[in-house]
Amino acid sequence: MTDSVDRIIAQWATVRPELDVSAMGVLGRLSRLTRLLERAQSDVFEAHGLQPGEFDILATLLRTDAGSRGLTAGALTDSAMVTSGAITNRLDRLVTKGLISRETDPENRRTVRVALTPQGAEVIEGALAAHIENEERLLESLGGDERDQLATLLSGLLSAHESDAG
Amino acid sequence: MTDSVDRIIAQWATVRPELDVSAMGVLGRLSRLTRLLERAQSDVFEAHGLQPGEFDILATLLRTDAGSRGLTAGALTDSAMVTSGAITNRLDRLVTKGLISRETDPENRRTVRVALTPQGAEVIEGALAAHIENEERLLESLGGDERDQLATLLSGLLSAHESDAG
DNA sequence: GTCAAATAGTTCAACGTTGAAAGATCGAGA
DNA sequence: TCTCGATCTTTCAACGTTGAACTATTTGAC
Repeated sequence: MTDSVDRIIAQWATVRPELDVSAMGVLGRLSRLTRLLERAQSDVFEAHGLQPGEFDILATLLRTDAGSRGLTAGALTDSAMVTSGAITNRLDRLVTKGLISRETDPENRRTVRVALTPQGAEVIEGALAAHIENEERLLESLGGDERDQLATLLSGLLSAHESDAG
Repeated sequence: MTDSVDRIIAQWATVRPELDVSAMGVLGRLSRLTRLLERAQSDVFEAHGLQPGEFDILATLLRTDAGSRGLTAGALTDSAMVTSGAITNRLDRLVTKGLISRETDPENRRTVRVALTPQGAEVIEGALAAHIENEERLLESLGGDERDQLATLLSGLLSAHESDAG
């Protein structure tokens, strides 16, 4: 089986045989695969009226807001890998949609506490179920062992890069 | 070694133990890893005065424009995984920078032929060398066997998804 | 108790991409 | 030759993110 990255590497071998482009075998595939897979995931979010970033916020709240005290915007920024400005933007949209509440914390009025509304909880439960189903479908070409191997290898690489900067 | 995706999966296990979120072990890591790695790659492009999309165009020209007849904008669109509008935009910037030429093809005046200028060739040669070095560095935590395994597993998944839609 | 530094969140212009519409050209069939 | 559909590229408004500046609040040192 051959993919687009095989072709790209073969082209480099023809034009610049002296270069060692083997790292592209990993990095090029990561990049292209992620683009394809994220698009496929967006379709599911969209079907539930959400953008990827909005899903991310709601899922984080569902996952981590055990006591329903709400999460701060800063906590959401940390877990989302985007800037604080992007989080403000996402929160604005989710408030407008009625899916989250946002209130300044009386104990520390610099911070804001964000929580799911009942409607938000309902939306994320449905979207999450569909998302998980879709994720299974996107990986259906892999055998169980392959999935585990892939997860393990990716974890090693991710750990190495996360320890660089948090 | 534990990474951010381990923590996310553990949170789901606590809050929604009935859900099988194991696919996130692959998909969550792909997404986060790609974001980290693409940022690290951007730094190198920026050091050479290029944006990632611009580097992509120049590298594609260097790799595939063997006879220097130029590539059409459509060919660049196909290989770049972005819309034609985005390609037009990138080409505009590269023309302004003097790194490519863009001329309508006299044999088919609907199409446009894009080629590296001497200056563009010089820039991409330098940027490419630095990029390849950087790619090696980004993968240095992997052993040779691991790299090969990872490339093979990613290739299988990528092939499956590319055959869906080109 | 004051005040400077640190922390938290928001604002805003700039940027690249998308998606759809429009413009230009070509090709094939009548 | 004409014409209609297909092909190729550009245009443009909308969108989400970035990065930096800014406001508000809290903390800690003196």
